[in-house]
Amino acid sequence: MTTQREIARRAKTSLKTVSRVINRDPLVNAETRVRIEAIIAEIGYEPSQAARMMRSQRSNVIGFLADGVATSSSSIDLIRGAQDVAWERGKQMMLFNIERDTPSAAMADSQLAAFRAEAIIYAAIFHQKVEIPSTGVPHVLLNCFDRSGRSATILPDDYRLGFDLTEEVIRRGYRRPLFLNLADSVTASHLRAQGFLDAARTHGLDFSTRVHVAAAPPEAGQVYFLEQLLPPALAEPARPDIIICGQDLMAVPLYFLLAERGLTVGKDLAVASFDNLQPIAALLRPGLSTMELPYYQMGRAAMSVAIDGPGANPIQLVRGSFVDRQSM
Amino acid sequence: MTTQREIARRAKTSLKTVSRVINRDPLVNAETRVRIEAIIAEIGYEPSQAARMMRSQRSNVIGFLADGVATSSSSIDLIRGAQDVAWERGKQMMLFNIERDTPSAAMADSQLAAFRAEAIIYAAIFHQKVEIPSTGVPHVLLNCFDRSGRSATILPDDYRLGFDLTEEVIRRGYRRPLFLNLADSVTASHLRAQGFLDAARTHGLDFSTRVHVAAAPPEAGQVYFLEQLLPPALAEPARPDIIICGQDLMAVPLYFLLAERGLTVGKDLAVASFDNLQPIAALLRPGLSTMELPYYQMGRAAMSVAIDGPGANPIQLVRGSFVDRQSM
DNA sequence: CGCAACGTTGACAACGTGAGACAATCTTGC
DNA sequence: GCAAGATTGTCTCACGTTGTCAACGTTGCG
Repeated sequence: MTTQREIARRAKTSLKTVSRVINRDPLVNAETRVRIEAIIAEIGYEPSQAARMMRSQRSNVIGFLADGVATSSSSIDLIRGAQDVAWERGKQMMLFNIERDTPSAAMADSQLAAFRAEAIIYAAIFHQKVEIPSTGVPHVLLNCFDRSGRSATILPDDYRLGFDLTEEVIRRGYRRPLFLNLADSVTASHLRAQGFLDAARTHGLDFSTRVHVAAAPPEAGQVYFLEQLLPPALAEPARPDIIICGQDLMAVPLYFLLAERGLTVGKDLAVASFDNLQPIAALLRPGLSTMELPYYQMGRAAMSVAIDGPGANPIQLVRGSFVDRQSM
Repeated sequence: MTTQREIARRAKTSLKTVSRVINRDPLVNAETRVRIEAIIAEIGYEPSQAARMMRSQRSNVIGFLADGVATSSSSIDLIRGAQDVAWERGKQMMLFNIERDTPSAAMADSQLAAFRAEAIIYAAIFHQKVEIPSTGVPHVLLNCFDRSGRSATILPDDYRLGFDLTEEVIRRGYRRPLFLNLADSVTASHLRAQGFLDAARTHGLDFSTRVHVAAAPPEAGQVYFLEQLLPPALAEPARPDIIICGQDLMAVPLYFLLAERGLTVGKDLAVASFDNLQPIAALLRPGLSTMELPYYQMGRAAMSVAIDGPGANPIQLVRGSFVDRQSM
């Protein structure tokens, strides 16, 4: 591999001058600089990160641990956001797909230690509580939080997500929602349900009987209890006028179940949801109206915090926005 | 950061002995080794990769460029497979999500150059042709191929995918398939269609009028021409008895369209497809019977080739398998 | 002319690791 | 008591880069 020594030899100059050119030191004659830059471009030289790390005692490496990203388009946006900021700031982002409590997590940790990572972003696939081993490396928790509450944390504001969607639902005149929530063990479930109830109360409505758990815990895969919950609800005299799904995936079997019963989504019955999961939400007919989180921005925020440290408030809550399609 | 010198100080031994322990030199007393290893474990020391790279003149880094992974569960398996092999072989895999011909690709390339990557795996999201700049670093093409045909390449055997699925279709007695293929510009389309036709011919059947392009090019997103193609086909006297989708995503609008027409998938009309896209294929009702590719194994194979170099045959074709659900 | 000031360049050391050469020390067996 | 072997230690170098500091050549001023 070529080194600065080789460049110096070709440019008939010293090692140090080459180094100065590479590091944009202004103390270099313009002519010399041009000559050396031409040679660098010609042979496609890149300074060795390994040597730079050695010399500077800084790795400029930020780790990104993506826990259980499978089947999630949102995590890609988290990663893209973080990656973009890392590049803008001249950092190296090292990305690992891991699964918690498996060897993959341990391997990633030791690799990041070996590279002397300056910070680690830990991204979970859904809003949840995690245990962060207290190493010397600062962690940024993305889409998850730990017991201590001391780590920098970036979380979706699931309470507001539920609140805002419910406000929209009420604003459009729906009064008999049925909220098919995710499993109890999922943190987002509680928060959204709370937002759902509070939004109703704000408008003088009581939705407290209208929340049901309709999904198995995420460990079980995509298991929904629609067959048990829906038929009785639809048989009631005051049939729900809108069904709110805990996540967009749930809308898929829901759409089929409603179709079987001859109910047209968006006409006989509205459907709303959470996630804006690509490409499903847009692919359903009618398109699924759903709450979207700014995952790209969350990824950017996480990397910024990883580089600069948390500000005064270590926990950032992120608002979502409503994506209006035809299901509601 | 701790160094081997610090370990030596604590263990009241010399730097050299610590080095021997870490590098598994047998010339070390078992007792000493245990003592030093205990200290290493206690303070969580990891040898500095930067220094190792410097010293050994080997980076042990393999790059993985994932081009356009968004919304694809299959790419996660490619990555997992490659990652696992890298770990088994003591290599560092550096993963970048890029988009071809954008700054992200250039940034990833220069980072890999800076780390002196020993090989680069280039993974595309669907079977396609790419241009690999001829640098000094060996490339492994995963799910794509280049003009020269000289790079090591791991490709799905889309011809066999089409052939095998069609054989299964024929074996089950279907004789009026309608193949709603992907866009012409997608390499897999041609190959699968060829397999489809050849399988039919093998059984003395002629399906040459039964292939139609039903999707816009992938750049356009998920755009399907079902509304234009299906109604006339369904109105024919000899209505298709099975519809083969170019990809599982296409089955989503297809299911809805058939439901609208009162046709029950799996009873009135069968559906088959390609991809086994998670979680959609399993979530549809009835579950979608579809051809699956061993993405995890393909990722493993790519990393093996990246580390060991290609064998005699640089191009590996990978067979898929049929996942039987209830749609057919 | 002598000297200081300045712009430019170069010599050198150090970062952490690993390896070779070889010496020093301790243990064991005879 | 001595040789042989096992174990540990000392010393040195190299990897590529960059900060410190010194040296160089040129210019301008007194």
